[in-house]
Amino acid sequence: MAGRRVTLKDIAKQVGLSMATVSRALADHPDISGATKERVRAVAQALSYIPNYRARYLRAKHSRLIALIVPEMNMFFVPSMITGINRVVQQNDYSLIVFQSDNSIVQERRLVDYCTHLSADGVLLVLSAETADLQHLDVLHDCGIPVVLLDKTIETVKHTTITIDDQEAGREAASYLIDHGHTRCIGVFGDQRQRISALRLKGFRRAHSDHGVSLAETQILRLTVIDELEGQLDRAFAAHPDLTAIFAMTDELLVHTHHLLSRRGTRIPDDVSLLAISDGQAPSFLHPNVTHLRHSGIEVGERTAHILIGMIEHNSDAMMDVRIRTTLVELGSVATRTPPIARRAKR
Amino acid sequence: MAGRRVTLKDIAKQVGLSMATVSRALADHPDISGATKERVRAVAQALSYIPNYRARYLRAKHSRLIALIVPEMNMFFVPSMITGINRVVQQNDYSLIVFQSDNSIVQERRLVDYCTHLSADGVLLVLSAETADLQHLDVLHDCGIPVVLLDKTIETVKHTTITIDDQEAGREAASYLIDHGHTRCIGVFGDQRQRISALRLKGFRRAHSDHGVSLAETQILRLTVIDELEGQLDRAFAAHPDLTAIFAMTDELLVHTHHLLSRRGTRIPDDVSLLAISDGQAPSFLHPNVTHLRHSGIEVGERTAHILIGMIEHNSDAMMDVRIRTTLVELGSVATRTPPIARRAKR
DNA sequence: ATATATTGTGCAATCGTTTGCGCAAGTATT
DNA sequence: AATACTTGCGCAAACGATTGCACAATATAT
Repeated sequence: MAGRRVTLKDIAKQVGLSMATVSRALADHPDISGATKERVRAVAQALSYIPNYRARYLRAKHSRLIALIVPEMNMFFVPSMITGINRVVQQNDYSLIVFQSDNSIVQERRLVDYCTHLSADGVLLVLSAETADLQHLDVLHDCGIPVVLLDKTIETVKHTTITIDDQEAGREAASYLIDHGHTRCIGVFGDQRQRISALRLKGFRRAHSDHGVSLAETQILRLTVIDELEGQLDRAFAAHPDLTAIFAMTDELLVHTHHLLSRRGTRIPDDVSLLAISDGQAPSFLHPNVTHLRHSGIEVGERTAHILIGMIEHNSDAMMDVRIRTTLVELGSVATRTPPIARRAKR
Repeated sequence: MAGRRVTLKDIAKQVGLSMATVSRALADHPDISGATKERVRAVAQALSYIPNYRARYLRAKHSRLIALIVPEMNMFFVPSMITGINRVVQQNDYSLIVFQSDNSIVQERRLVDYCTHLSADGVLLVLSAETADLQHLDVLHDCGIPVVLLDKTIETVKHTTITIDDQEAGREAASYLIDHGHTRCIGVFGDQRQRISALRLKGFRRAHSDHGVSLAETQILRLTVIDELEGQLDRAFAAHPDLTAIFAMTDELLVHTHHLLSRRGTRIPDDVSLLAISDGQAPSFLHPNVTHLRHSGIEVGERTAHILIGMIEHNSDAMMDVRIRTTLVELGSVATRTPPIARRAKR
């Protein structure tokens, strides 16, 4: 089937010029006369010529390919992040290649290697849960391929990273709840091997101590898989009959927490207030709408892509560490409580 | 920075052999002696040689690149579809390039053209909402690049398509509700220019007429944007005080419908039953869990990728039309009603 | 009319790999 | 000892485009 693609040579034959001239004519090179350019363009059009990018880039030493490696495609953050990345990537005439590491360091290593084979011009990397060090990225550096780590990262001094200001978001969340009179909160956190979880928890803790509010270990839920949520939540309710608010660290934790609360007949916010860190989609279709610290996946994606493309095009390897702040979006899921002592005083 | 990449020539110089021999040694060609292979491999290893795929594929006339064009990254179907596609694509040593058309035919056209420039080996296409004909795909055919249309398509006789069996799913949904005594249902459908919406509605209608149940036009909600849902739902409730069930055509419509029902204090399934077509994620975190006709995005993705790769590798352009059946998953959102007449008879 | 500048084009090398073919040794067959 | 295979390797062309340089033809200046 595939009728051989038409090449420069075909055009050259057709117009009776050399490939060099045709190439320059198509590139609108000043050396070529207007008349010739016209003829060449007409023939190229007629033959519906399509340049072979691989051949072109073989000389040019770049591929205009940017690779993105994500651990998994959850339904929350990743899609909007990809949307943002893609927007910028397409605007700058790059293409985005997407890989999934399935949260496996072995896969991640393999994919990073693969990026070198592809001659990707740059790599965007959301670390797998298993990734504990960054040695496997050295090969990229050796090849002169810039990398930007985003969202889920680990401590690094060598690589540019872009993340939500996780600790600050965790701190603000707890502060907000405490300011609204919630002195007994449950925090629902993800896998503590992930820096993102550790930082959000750290901020959550910090706010409690800053406000002089005690925080028992049993108020902190650490999930490695979502299925543990129900059991842990039940235990927390049992251990803390006085709890008035729950904080969910991510959208996924939020929707499942919300579901479990609905199931046990807990009313939001009458019985328990609910607060999350979210990109705002889930909060809008839960009832009541959930107050959250909003981060935009699209913004993260866009900024990351901009930075990577900057690194590619200016050949810079200055390392930076961008932290994106969340913004508070107040909806209906947090009630104001009069703290017990004040309440007693009133009556 | 980018220290020039090490090439075959470097290895050849190092071991004192020709590039041809080195190439063959690395490819484990039988013509090359074991000893030589060893030496070459050692040096390649030492120099951390990485083959240049662009150069290789320039000769080989393929790219091992598969392009996927989606109208947008919603949080529901698309991510799981990509997961499925990616799995198969990676297993077969292809890479997936992802593009977003933003539901614009202009963009879609541009991206399709771009696929030819990239020399993609195959294209996976979820049509934009604006796409009314498929002429812009001719260029792919001319280049011998196979295309598979999936999920959102339009009528075509020339292209292989893979879709949910939309009409059947719509039919089963209505049947299920009617069988459970719901003779006054509201159907929430998407943009009717989309074949997927039209077919699901067609099936929904068919079931009603097959069961001899009347279906007023006011029972059918057709949304072009999600914001219209609230108003239309209110009107439907007003027009049909006897309504007992709502069917949501997609996950997105489901979560928003669910939210609005919660907000107006409608209890599910006590006041109104709820049924959806879904990939099963949203139903699991809504309360109560929503009975749905399940389609697996992953399965759609995997099957599609398999078919495309088959077309690529067997150079076949036999056209087919795969329709994937949904399976009923019964959860807690549909109550059984005794139909009015029977009820009256009982009392 | 000669020297110089300008304009438009082609030659050939290059990017990094693969591969058909040829050729020189060494080995096996008569 | 001559012939016929086998083994192991290199030469060079090819993939499709780009580009430095040379060069012919024309235009301009002397």
